[in-house]
Amino acid sequence: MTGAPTRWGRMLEEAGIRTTSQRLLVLDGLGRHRLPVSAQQIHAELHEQGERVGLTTVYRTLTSLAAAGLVHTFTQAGEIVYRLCGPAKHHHLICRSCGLVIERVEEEAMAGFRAEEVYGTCATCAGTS
Amino acid sequence: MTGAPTRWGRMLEEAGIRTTSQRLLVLDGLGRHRLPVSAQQIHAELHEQGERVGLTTVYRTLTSLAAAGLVHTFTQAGEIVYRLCGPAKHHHLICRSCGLVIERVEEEAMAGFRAEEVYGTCATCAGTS
DNA sequence: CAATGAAACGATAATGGATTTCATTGCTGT
DNA sequence: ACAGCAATGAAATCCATTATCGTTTCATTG
Ligand SMILES: [Zn+2]
Ligand SMILES: [Zn+2]
Ligand SMILES: [Zn+2]
Ligand SMILES: [Zn+2]
Repeated sequence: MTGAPTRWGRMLEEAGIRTTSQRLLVLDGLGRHRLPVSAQQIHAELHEQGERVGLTTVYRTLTSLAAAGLVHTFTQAGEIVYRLCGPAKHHHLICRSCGLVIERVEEEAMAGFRAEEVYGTCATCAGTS
Repeated sequence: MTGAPTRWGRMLEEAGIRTTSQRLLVLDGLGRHRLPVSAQQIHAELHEQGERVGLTTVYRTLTSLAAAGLVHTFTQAGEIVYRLCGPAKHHHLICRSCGLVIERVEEEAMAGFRAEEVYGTCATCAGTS
């Protein structure tokens, strides 16, 4: 794991997570998606791609990435999905219909309530009624 | 199941759901909570109370109540929770910390996004930081 | 009041996502 | 090279939810 200070490697390093080939693969898998994805999906894609990473390791990696704040997690149809988000502090608008996630930087307070995740319908999907 | 046109009985009738003793018990269990509760919790409480309602029936009842729009469902810690809500069209502010649910009637649109459920931190819990 | 059939019930089994266990493997520093 | 510790992954387990399927309830009909 020495040499090439790749984007993912730097990310892990800064988060205090030791770099391993499996973790790089998981990050790589995550990075290919704009929409949040499940651990199982990441695992399946890596497998298709010929990479052998245990499902357990995928779960563990995603959990520690989430704990470090590098990825954010949501719940969709009863399962946990993960998304590689930007570094700026933000909250989320998540479309229940198409899965789109919008990162929102502006503080959003309604009735003293601090919003963290807003589930609803995006403008596009609302038009498609 | 004849006679007494109770609050729950009327509710079921209006929703086109046949009234049964089990369904009344489930509604009664729900009605005792302001915070959303899980099917298992309802079932456990009914059991403690000496009532014998099958867990399957509790699940089925809650599902049909939700389909009829009488109860709204949320996800907390990986499980589905149910809440008897008011009749007015509304969306929800749900505190991740204390579970409080605020019914919001005002239309809330941010960037063309129609909010349905807003998860975050309520004013009280935000103060307790 | 007995017969009938549809709907509801509920014990049990099955499902499926997520976590735990534990033996093995691979770094890391001496 | 070696000890110590972290990481891995197959298998076992957990746990909420759903599916199965035989039984029960209940409104209707004759
Ligand atoms: Zn995010
Ligand atoms: Zn959408
Ligand atoms: Zn509601
Ligand atoms: Zn709160």
